[in-house]
Amino acid sequence: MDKLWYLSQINIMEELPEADLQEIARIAPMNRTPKRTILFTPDTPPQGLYLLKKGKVRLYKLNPGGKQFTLAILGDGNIFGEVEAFSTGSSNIYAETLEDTLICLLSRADFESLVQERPQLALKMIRVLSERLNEAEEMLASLAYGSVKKRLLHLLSKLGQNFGEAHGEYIRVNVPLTHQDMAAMIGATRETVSATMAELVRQGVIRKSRFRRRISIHPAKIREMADREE
DNA sequence: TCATTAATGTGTT
DNA sequence: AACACATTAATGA
Repeated sequence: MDKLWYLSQINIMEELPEADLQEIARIAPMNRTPKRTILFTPDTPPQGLYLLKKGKVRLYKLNPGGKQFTLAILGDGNIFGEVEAFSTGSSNIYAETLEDTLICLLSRADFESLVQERPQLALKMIRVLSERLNEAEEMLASLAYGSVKKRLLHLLSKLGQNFGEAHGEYIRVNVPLTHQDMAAMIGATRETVSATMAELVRQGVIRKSRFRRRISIHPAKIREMADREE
């Protein structure tokens, strides 16, 4: 695919003039990264701004007990990297690809001069980071009250909103997460997630594709059930 | 395709 | 929720 097209798909870049996109394409080549690759850790911090052209990346932290806490799952057109220091106040963050991805790495210097050229980029960036902060807050709120079932329903509905693809009555969730991954995201055990998922399948709220751990959700049923749950 | 590893299902404590 | 164990799915040679 065309490099410029991908750049224009990046949220904060979408309205940049062609000339700027070409300049970025020149200095920050497109990189193919396999799934389950760790992009950076607190020990090897990000060296600039990552432009996620295609694919999915999970940002997470480790709690004192060594368990992972997922901050966000990012899809096509998002940005991450050094900017996380703004939104979270720290850079003790891990990033790993969830699937094969196309990524550009823009150095800090290049990014800073770009922002000086185009101050409106900074505004767009604030918008993107605010959205992400909102999502994280919602996740925290849901973690604080409901049962495992409610938390799982909330997670599934969120994933459907962000990464869903209409498929008849159902929405296919295009994120390759294992039950273990989901358990870590909602603070439950793997076994409970497995059992709850099986229950949701029986109740017709979700359906499993026989292909690579993809699931489909029934949005109306999910919302209805989430409201009914404690 | 087949062997190996990873993920999931389930009963028990 | 944690553990043990059986079953099934994915991976890659």
